[in-house]
Amino acid sequence: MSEIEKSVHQTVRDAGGRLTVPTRMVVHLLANGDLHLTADDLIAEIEARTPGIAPSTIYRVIQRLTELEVIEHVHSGNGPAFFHLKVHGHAHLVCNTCGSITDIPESMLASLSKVLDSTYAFRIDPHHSALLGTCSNCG
Amino acid sequence: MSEIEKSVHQTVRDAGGRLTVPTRMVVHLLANGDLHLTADDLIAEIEARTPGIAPSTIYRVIQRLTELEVIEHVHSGNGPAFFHLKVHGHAHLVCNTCGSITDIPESMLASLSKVLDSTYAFRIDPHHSALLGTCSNCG
DNA sequence: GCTTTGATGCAAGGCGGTTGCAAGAGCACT
DNA sequence: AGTGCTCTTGCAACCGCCTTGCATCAAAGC
Repeated sequence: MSEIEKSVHQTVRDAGGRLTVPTRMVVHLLANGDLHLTADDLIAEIEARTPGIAPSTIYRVIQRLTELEVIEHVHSGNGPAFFHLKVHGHAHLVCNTCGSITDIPESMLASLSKVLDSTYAFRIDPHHSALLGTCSNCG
Repeated sequence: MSEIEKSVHQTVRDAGGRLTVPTRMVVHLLANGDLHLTADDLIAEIEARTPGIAPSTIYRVIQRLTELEVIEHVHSGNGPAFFHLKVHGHAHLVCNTCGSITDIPESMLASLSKVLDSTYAFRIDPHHSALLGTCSNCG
């Protein structure tokens, strides 16, 4: 088990939460698998490994981990949100045509962020919504 | 009736579309009322003025006007999308806390847009998704 | 191992749309 | 004004993505 998983487990315990099977599986998948999984991806992966876990349970695990600020969700236009561990924090580009996700360093948004803060006193949360557009393959 | 409305009417006709009552109402509201209306806002406004028009009709009007590139929708995180006439094109800041919408000139995204294009060959569509964050009142 | 309390499974419900179909109504043409 | 073609509408059912109420279960502390 990775250090990241251990630290997440500790966070859950510290908050009075319990390390149940569904919680461990969600954390494991987000720490070791594809870093951009939708709720449906998680549900399918978990059903494949351990059948019988209810979708609503996985949604609730996601909710709890989000409240604990362990994971965060990213809105990507029409489709479902996707999730990743907060330690992997970065901004995202999502292609409207093929749906591909590109990670970009947060630093790329630094100057825009500064301008918006000084002009409108608005502080953007660059993780929370992807930037939509057209990727190189679909251009 | 404003020049903008007339020009939209012409666009609809030129495409073989018909200027029905629901279509005229949607265009009128977006040209003269609040410039950031959700589908529900439009449904409620139209129901108040002319009862009996089906919600699905309004969704279909919105679809058609979007295909004609007369209006565009903006995703704003968890909530519903909102719409505006394309002639009023600009980017948007949406507050996660209070939901307020702030218009910003597209030019503010020019340098980010250039960097993303040259680094990732990704062309962002700054209208299609709002930038989420926290506004001055909720900070 | 017992108890406490958080977590789960199930099924129903909700929001934000979308869609199939038969009936209705613009618009062009006469 | 009437005719007819085709686009548009209303209705109701449906869909994707979640959320919630409730009775049951099980993790963690004792």
